[in-house]
Amino acid sequence: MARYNPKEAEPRQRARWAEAGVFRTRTPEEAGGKPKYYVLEMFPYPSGRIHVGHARNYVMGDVVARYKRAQGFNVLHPLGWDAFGLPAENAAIERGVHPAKWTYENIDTMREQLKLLGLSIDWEREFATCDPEYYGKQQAWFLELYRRGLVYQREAVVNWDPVDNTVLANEQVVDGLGWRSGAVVEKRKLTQWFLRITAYADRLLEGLQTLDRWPDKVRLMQENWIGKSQGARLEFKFADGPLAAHDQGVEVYTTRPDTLYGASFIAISPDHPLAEQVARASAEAAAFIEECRRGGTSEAEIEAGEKLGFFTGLEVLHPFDGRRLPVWIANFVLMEYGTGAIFGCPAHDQRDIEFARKYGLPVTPVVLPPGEDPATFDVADEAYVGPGTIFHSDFLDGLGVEDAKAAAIARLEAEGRGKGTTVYRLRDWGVSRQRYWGCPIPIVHCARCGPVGVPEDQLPVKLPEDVDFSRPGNPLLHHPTWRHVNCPGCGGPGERETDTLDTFVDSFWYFARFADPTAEEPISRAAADYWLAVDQYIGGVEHAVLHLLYARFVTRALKDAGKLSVEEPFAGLFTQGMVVHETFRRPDGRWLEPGEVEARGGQWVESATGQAVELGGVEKMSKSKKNVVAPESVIESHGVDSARLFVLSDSPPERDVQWTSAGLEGAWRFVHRVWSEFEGQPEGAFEHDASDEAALALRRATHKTIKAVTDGLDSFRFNTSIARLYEFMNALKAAPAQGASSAVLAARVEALEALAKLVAPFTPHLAEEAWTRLGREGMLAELPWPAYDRTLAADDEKVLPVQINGKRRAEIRAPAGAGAQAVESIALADEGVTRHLEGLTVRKVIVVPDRIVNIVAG
RNA sequence: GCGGACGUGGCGGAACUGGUAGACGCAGCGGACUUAAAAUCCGCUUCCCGAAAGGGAGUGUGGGUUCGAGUCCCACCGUCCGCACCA
Repeated sequence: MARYNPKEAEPRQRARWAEAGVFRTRTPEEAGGKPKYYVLEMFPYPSGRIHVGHARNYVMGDVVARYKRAQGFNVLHPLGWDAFGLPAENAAIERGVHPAKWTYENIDTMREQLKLLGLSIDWEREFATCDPEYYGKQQAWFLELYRRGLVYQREAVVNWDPVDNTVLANEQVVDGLGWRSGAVVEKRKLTQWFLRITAYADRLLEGLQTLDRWPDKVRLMQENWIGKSQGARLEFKFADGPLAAHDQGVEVYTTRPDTLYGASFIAISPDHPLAEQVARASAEAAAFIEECRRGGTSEAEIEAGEKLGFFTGLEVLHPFDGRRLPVWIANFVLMEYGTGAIFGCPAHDQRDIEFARKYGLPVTPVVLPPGEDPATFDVADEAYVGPGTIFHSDFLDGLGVEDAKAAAIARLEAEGRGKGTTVYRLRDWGVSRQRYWGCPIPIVHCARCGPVGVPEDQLPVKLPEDVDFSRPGNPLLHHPTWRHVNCPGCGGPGERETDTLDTFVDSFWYFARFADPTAEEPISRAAADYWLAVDQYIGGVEHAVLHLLYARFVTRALKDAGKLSVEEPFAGLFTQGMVVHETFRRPDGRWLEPGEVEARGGQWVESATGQAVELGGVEKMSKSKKNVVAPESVIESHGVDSARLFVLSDSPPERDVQWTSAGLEGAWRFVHRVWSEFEGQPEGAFEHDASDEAALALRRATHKTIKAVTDGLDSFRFNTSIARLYEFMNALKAAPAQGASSAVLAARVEALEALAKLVAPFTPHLAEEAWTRLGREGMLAELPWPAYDRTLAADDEKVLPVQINGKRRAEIRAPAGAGAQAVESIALADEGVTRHLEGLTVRKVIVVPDRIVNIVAG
């Protein structure tokens, strides 16, 4: 018997699909009345080559796309390239290759690799974000948001990466280190461009409620990220001095206005304007602020969490009782949140009590926990943050915490000293980057007109190609001519903005561009109205906040600008797990590739030397640990269908899967078993016969499998769908074949047709080969999904376990749907049951129809 | 510290809304085929006692609810993820 030969079959099937153009997206007109379905995987960064870890993401999308197409949807399944970014520039610096050349060559390589996976992608819609055609459209909508006040410029303290020579967003700083370079991040003040996402904080929060096909985890992460909190702003006036004479004060934000009478100090951020003012007069204060800025973000320091303060010598007055409170500069107060100033209530805030104990400030409890005696209750080193009754607080005495908050706010508002407000943790995103390989910000700076947007007819603002990477810093700034242009406003001398957009911006809208990647406007309204929202978006959970939140923001902003109709870009989201793999390390610390080691006598050794190697742990595939597996090598040995099947079968899709050659072998065995099952099919017409038991059993297995696989695909449980297919194969092999009755042969043909169609989303090449082998015309890629017969998918007889006092003692057979009475009599008559009931009295019989019988006896 | 998820055989993992725990795969063991090996095919495989029939235990630990708990409730232990001095 011939072996299945994927090396020969797989390219043949891909050629058939390409020739027939089955994966070209159909226009709404061509699609007739078919409903649309948009499947999208987060697009790749063209870093060089793909490995099987990348492949899992695209294979999952492909399974969905093929399944939905078979179900009669008009499917859009495109792919593009997130092509701007630092690695291209680093390659330019290190190897002297132009970023564009490096990027497009990588794209060519990776496109060919991806095509080997047999993905049902419409390659006609492919684009790269570094195509001027794409980023020019991005500049157009960027200017639209600028006109609408959602893009603005301001001076800001930024995170400066001294190795990559660029600004990083807070989100790109991990434990005080640059997320790419790993360098210690410094603070610098620069004029930056920002996206005003904070204007949409509330709408983004509310919108989460509508995303019922998103993982709860991701919605929760976004909710926390937006960080809405209710509280009050209020002002503490200076007690004396020149500031008091000008009726000045310190504005603070609090979520606990109920504890105002417990206030014992005011703390301001080292970055607060008042702190800077104090520092101008006091070298000591200046030194303290300097110390705060230097320290800060490293994990160890925050863990230690030492509270540091500096008394400014200033005092303010309590708004209600007029007490004098000292103003301190404190290292734990953040300028970016609230007003950059707080009032300290040590008894009811843990940070405040640590601060108060350290500097000897008073501690006055004002919230009495339930059951405590007001005369004796006190706080030691642990603040009380629970519920209780307000005391020591004049007009608030006796109120609960929530009522006291409302009463305090009401009085502040009545006296014009403050007001209730909502504060968000979410901050605007700084999008300026001092790099070459990114989308130029389409602004010209003019001494007379200020920043002016480049007129639409002059877009795109293209990157110059002749750039010099031999100097550190931004090549656009060093370019001899590029930035010198006339002001579009007054015609006078102007200068281009030399910052480029953070590459995250490129991915904020690409899904909308796919609706019509050649449209004149950035987003074709008609095409987007048809295709958006994305029905199923698939990608890694690492994008749970940044990319997914900003894409939601930009979608809303563009909707408000009349460019789109949808509010939410991604109706369904699935966050898939990675492919992890064992790592191997020599005693000298050098990592070894999987191909360089082998198991000998239960011990891993380096093949070349026979030297023992250590296992370095199962980790995400990465070049640095050399545990990547190239798709080509797998395709060469087992074919791509085996690889697709394995990465989907061995773990649930949302969890990581460990790549093992044994697992791949298992998948390959299945591929081969399926193929050989289609060998030598009997010719002729056969008829179903319900009285033929063997035939009926096979038909039941077929229809049950169709149902189970369909349900699994609908709920993203690919691993269980595949398990059911394995089971079905076992049943099929066990069923009679040679010399069987006409009814069995009819059931067999039905089973094989279903099998070919059911495996098609997972192992599409194999499925087409099988279909042809069965003597069928056409391609499965164009054929409908199989339907199941409800009656055949359900059993007509059930096997029910019988428990006696909760222990399983026997099994009985009963017709499906039999009533409790009938089942009870069958059970009580069963010999296996009566044997265990000897000497006992039946007290109670519980029958769950079609499920279980439990007899309580004693 | 705050928020969340999860603990099931040697391993990856199944188990619908509380109803036969361990589907399916991997590894392992036994057998067939073969001069032999690979490949393939068939069988066994949670643990303990037993030749078997059968019995007992069992889903991180301890309690609880229930005729019945992997699933629900309480407490604890452990692992992973997110945020992190957010007032």
